[in-house]
Amino acid sequence: MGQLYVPTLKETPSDVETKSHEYLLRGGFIRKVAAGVYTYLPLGRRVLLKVENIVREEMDRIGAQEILMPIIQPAELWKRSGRWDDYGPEMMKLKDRHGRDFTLGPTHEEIVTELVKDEVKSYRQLPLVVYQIANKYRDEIRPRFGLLRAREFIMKDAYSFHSSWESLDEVYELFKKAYSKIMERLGVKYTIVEAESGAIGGSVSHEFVIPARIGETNVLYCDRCGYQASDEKAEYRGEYPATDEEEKNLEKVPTPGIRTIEEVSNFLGVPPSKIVKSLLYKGRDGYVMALIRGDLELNEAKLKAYVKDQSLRLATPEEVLEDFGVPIGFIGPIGVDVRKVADHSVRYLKNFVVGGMEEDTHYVNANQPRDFRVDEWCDLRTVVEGDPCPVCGTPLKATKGIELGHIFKLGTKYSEAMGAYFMDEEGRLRPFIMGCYGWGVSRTVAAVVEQFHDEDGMIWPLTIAPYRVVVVVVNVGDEEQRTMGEKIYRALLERGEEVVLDDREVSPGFKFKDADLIGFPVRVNVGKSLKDGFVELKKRYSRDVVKVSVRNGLSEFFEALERIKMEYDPKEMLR
RNA sequence: CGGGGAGUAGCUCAGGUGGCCAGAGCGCCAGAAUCGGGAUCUGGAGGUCGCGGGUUCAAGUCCCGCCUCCCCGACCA
Repeated sequence: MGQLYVPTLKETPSDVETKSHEYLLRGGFIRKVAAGVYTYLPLGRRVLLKVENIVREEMDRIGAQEILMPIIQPAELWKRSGRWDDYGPEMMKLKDRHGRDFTLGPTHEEIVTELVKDEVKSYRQLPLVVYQIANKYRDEIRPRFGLLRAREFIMKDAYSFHSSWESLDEVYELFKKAYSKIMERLGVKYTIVEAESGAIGGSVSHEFVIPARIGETNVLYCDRCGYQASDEKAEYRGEYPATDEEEKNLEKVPTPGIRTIEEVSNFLGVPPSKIVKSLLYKGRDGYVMALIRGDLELNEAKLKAYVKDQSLRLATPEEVLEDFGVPIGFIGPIGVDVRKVADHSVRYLKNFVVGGMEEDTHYVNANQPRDFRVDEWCDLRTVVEGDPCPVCGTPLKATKGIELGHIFKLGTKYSEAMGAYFMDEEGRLRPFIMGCYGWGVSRTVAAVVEQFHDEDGMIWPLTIAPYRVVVVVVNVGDEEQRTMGEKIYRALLERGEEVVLDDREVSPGFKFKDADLIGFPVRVNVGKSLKDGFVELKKRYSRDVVKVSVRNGLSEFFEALERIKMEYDPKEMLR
């Protein structure tokens, strides 16, 4: 271990926020180069490679074929798919010496579609599934939490091409199984949730999430029927009963300086549930007004998905003032000529309050369709803990998690945009039906630490531990200990074990602390009990020490080690 | 991008009202003694005080500009 490049840190760097970040840094696995950009040191690299290999094996097993696509991608392809603007600010863009635009690939749908388009011409060649494990670049608004949200990261991305939806469904299921298998091999606790497809596009989507306090995916789940969905996707299917309240006369009232729902509610003495929130969004095709009951939260992801425009964003106060002549806070649906999309919660509301479309005024007793027309009705409501499960009606529960895998049924979005067609049985040209499947490889490293650690450091599962065994020579001044340590080390190496020998001339405590921080699953202490012919074996997460005799050779030791490895399961410590 | 904070030794940080203030602990190097939970002692190396400009006899310290990093909000593997 003296030779190993593992610069461990006793003190916590000041800018870490999460345990995985702290321990990976302190344990000498990674070092930061810039915000969201890291170097992997030998231990980090080893873990990364192990995760990669698990993912690779499971991909190969379902017939996906590994390829490698370029990181640098010409803008032209992205303009053709329409995502140069949609993905826009998140892309790391650059120009070559001739001034041509390029991007460091945030994902590879464009490249792969372009590739297959030129090579695959017949339904006979389908389905085709390819994948790669490569660096991805996303200029995140705010990189955070070390490897969990980096700007340069390693992802496995797979793409499938089909001649029929049935074939896509089959492959989609294969990926679902493969991803579950990866989770199982990592030995982590995980859940599969229904998800929104976001900027990738497409219809059906699932996320593979591991629960964690610092997770950024909010998961809603039902104890009773097993429904699980991300908060971006979770549907609201509750009832909005009609009332027999009579429609009163529309009235414009002065509301000086009263802008927020809360202020309006207090000022007019009306509950938030009788106010309709009007939000102006700006997208590719101009303005969209979204309407929802005042006591509910609008789910932007649902709105984007509904209008099929990922570039949609809330209009700025300046834009609203300029284009509508009204400060935000007073905008409303009456007398405004924009596309209006309303949440179902607005449907049977009677005599509600909306903005007056004039500074310092609101309308009271508004009613639709009498006073304004809603163009489309849909579900825009953010589902929260306690809302009814859309499947069985039981109140939902909420938790947070880290998204490791995300699979999508894309359909023909990219193939149509990129003009990628094949010829079917009847000799007709048809666009490929596609699926895409991502797995955050570098994020997995951090997520596993997030799930398995204690106050002393990381606790690696055997499957991805940088080394499985550390042999600690407690007192290197003791000739006998040193000799036995080396003997055991060499014997383990010969048996193909991934092992390191810690014979550094530092105090025993120092070596124990390092071993715990790094999280070797099994520690072998060659210490004072060697006098009586024993060495000790210890699982990282357990206090128990097993003494085995090495007086008559190492066979007893090997047996004990195998037994410990069989039993080893960091999930034991999760309770 | 908006709001808040920070850049001084490899790491964690002190000094900040201008001048005998270039500092501590840890780490590193040499040595001593020691060896079951980051021990101890002695000696030593190590800094463009983020960068650029300005004010001043004198600037980590005051002023201006810039850069980087971190935290809180909208994005995603």
